[in-house]
Amino acid sequence: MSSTTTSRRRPSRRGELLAVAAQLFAERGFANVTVDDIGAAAGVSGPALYHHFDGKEALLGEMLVSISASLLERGRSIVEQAQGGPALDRLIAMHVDFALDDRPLITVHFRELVNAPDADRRRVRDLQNAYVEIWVQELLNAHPELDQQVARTKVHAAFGLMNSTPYSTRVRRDEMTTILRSMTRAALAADG
Amino acid sequence: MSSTTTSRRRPSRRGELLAVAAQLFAERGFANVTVDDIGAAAGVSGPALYHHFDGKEALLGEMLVSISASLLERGRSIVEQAQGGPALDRLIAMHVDFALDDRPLITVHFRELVNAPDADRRRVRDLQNAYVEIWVQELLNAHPELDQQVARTKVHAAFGLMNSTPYSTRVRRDEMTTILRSMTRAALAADG
DNA sequence: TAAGGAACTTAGTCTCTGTTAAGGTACACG
DNA sequence: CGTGTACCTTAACAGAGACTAAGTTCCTTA
Repeated sequence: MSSTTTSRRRPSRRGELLAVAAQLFAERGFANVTVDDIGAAAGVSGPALYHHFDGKEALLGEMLVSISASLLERGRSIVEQAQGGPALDRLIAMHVDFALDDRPLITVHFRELVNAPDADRRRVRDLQNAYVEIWVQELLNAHPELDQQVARTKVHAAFGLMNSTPYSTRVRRDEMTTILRSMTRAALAADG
Repeated sequence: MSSTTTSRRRPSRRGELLAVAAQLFAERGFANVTVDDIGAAAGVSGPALYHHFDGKEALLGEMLVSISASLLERGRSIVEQAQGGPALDRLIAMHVDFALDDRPLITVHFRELVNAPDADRRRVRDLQNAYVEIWVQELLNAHPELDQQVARTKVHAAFGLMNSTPYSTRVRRDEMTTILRSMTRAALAADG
């Protein structure tokens, strides 16, 4: 019985639903997207969603948890690879790439969290906090004179900066990368 | 017999509704706040809202338009007062103050726009664009070597930075002011 | 003081939409 | 083959909540 619940034959329908839902939520907002919309965009019909998720909110919840978990994982991996050396620049590069690769996810992530089930929301907050702490540690390494709360505030501000990608669509991607990286570095290095 | 504050002119019921709605929307999200919730928070009962607004969405729309208009007005006033001189620092100071004074409004402003009526949403976009252009002009004055699209991107990123205030609540307000101002200045001055 | 009306109340109504019910079809597997 | 199971369909249900209707109070004003 090696047939795990995660079907190996069909890897796509579930992921397809998550993908199209992210797109739709980003465009119209969670409340303005019906389950029929999601189904139609994935080539199935409304209630088919319930064969893959507990419901519309659960789908959103899973989406948000998965983003947060992925971000945290990448952050940890970077710090690990740096082996105690400075990793802030790499964190910045990674987060900027993420923000440019997945603009719809960014949008949904900080707009629709209020609509996720309580349990998922708490989980997302925990993951986000862990991710923030990674950044705070690295920022404190680079600037030991900083107070911890101040460092946390600066990290949040840096996230706001990098996550502004959905609002700028008219600049080439590589140029966006350069701009956002240098702005973030400068902002974090500012003497506050 | 409770002689309310409505002794002579009615100063506030309408504004009261806008204020409590902003608070509730920021906390729970537009879709998770009922008309009865808004009424109750304002000391009246649900449908009373319809004596002041065309509906729940219209209330949200008016709220967002009013924020955007107020921001634009303040921006224009600053540039006017500067009389051609550099005004970027004043814009930064103003926007940071706004972001710290009205965190609920900030939250609602960039989270619930998708839920506003089409006409209001377009109006908000126009006002936002005008506000952005003020900043772009000032940024180009300070850094004439910048490409216009790049400048626009940097302005959006700066907004993201300053608008991160809802996520940081554990630092004294005056310290927040200092941090956000210096970060924004540094980010906008970064060579990108 | 009577009229008018603004502001509010309670008691519905009605639509939207998430969710469930009750099957169908294809394919793996004994 | 038959049988179970995963996946999907359409049809119906049910609840929530935005909005309307109709009546009340009270202030303003002539």
